[in-house]
Amino acid sequence: MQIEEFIKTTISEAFTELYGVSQDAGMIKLESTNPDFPGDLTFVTFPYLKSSKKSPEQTAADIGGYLKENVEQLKDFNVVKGFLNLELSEQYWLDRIQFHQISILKKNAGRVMVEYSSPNTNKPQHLGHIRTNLLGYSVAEILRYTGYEVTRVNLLNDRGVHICKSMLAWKKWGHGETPATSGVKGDHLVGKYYVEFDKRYKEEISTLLAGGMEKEKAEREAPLMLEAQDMLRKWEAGDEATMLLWKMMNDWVFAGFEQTYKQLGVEFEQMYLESNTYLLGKDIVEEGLQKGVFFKKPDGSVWIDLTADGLDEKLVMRADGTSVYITQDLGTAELKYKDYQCEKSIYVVGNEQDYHFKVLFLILKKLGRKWADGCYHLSYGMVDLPSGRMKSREGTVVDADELMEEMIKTAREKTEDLGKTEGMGDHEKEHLYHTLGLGALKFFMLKVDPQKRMLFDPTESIDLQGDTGPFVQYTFARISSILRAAEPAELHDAYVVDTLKESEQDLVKVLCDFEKEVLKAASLYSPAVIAAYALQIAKAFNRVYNDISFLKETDIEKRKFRLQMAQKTSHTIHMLLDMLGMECPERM
RNA sequence: GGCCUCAUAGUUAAAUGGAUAGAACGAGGGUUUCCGAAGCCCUAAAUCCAGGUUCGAUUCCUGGUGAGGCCA
Repeated sequence: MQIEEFIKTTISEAFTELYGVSQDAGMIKLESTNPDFPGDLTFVTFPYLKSSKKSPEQTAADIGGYLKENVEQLKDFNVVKGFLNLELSEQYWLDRIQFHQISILKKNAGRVMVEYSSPNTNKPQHLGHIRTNLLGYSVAEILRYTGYEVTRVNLLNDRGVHICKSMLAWKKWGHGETPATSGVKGDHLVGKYYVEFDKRYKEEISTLLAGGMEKEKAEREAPLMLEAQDMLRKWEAGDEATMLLWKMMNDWVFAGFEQTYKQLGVEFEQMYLESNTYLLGKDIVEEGLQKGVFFKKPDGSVWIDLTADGLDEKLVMRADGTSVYITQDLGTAELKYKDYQCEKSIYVVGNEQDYHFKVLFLILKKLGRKWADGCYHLSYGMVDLPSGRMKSREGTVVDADELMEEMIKTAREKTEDLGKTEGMGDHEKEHLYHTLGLGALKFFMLKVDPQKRMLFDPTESIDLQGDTGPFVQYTFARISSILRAAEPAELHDAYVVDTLKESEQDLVKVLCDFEKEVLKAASLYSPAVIAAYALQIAKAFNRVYNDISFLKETDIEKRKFRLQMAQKTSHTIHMLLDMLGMECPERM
């Protein structure tokens, strides 16, 4: 980092010295050199030809010459077309790696809230939830590593007509079965009745259609639908029997979710329940009307006109005084800020809600909430199956619990095939299969840019070879086995080394990017950056491993350097996998 | 109908406007008397189409095509 600043300043001097033109050092850009060319940093001269009034090659050569005179750490430079490639000395890199500290990057960066997961309590979680769970958890970890105080929040959608559907179906056809009597996990049991409702409801519609009723009317007036809506009214009125049923079934689901979260390894500091927050936001509507931000239509409904901002008119309260989603979300946003005063608030929610959040944040801003600027929608793409979008009512979903089990099973089979677990206890082995299976799943999902849609083929299990979680974990285990065989002193004592092999130099350079990459991931809220960086390190290390010896090296100075470099690699991988919510196996 | 995303080898997927588009899986070939072969090395294979801006476009702009989504 510092060397770059120094070079930029020196380039700025060069312009003054050589061409008599002032060039602000802050405006000068340095890029990392394309791996195909020798060098570490590259200065592109094309944009500066007007200042130098020379050809690209000549400009690059002039500046390269000046830098070589004035920058001690610069070993050499070369010019290809208009690209000035700067090669830093080996000593520079040796110093960098020796004093390279891997730790939390800043202190007291501020407070940030990360909301993620946010499931409905009428069915078990599926592949799509896995993506938000992993993304939210990982982004929170990345921000924690960069020095933020993070509060992770889950907003559970535990009320509404969809919840009543499961309740009604259970009441009608459940014969009182419970998770305990059926042996079925609570969220799956409730989900079963949600599907059951839908099946029977469709049958009713077919009957009505056969009787000559129009489709829309049939969907609206099917007896089961009317009954579910009646149940919602009873719930809203606080009817005792309905509340008891609701409470019981929700508790089943919560217990099931807890198990899923535990298996997946995600956590929350705070749960908000929509049953507590769904009435919030009405006072904000009142406030908006008084401030003239909202307006009332003749029928009594309340709207905001966002056409000047390139959006539409948006309904914020219905004519009958009931809320819409955005009303609740306004209220909940206010509540979250009151509770935690976070200057940043990240919502990890699917990209189908892009418009919703654009509107939400804009309204908050127009209402004068200064913290609205810190609100950010981390929008992620849907997870598609080869058959198209997942629809839980149609049963075309990949269940989260089943998928995790499947991954663990695959990891078990693969590990047993390789037969490297001799001497491990059963408990240790099971833990390892979990580490590897979940590691593969997490890495698979997190290495993709969050905003991109991703395709998941359930018939092809996730790879354990190539650019995968287990590949990075394998590298960690490999280093661990080297370090186990090393003497403790070798890992701490000072060393004297003056030359490096090319593969070693590459590894050192990659390790030195730690700070840069983590800050980039934090600013983009992208675990994919961390995953790509972890892969880069693992590859660089494996190349070194293939190229040189660690334990068989007889030159004691080289041996110390190599072992300590391995240790730094291991620490770095550990921190990166932490940020992805993955564990590091000592053996595998 | 209005608006928003996305489009890269057979598949999955990288590239702050920079150099010969970088990988992985799959395919083909090689590699283990020697620190862990879930590794390493080699080969074949890609920027949806047409314009524009630029010294330079996968990247930015316009139009089209295709996929997905949101709002009524």
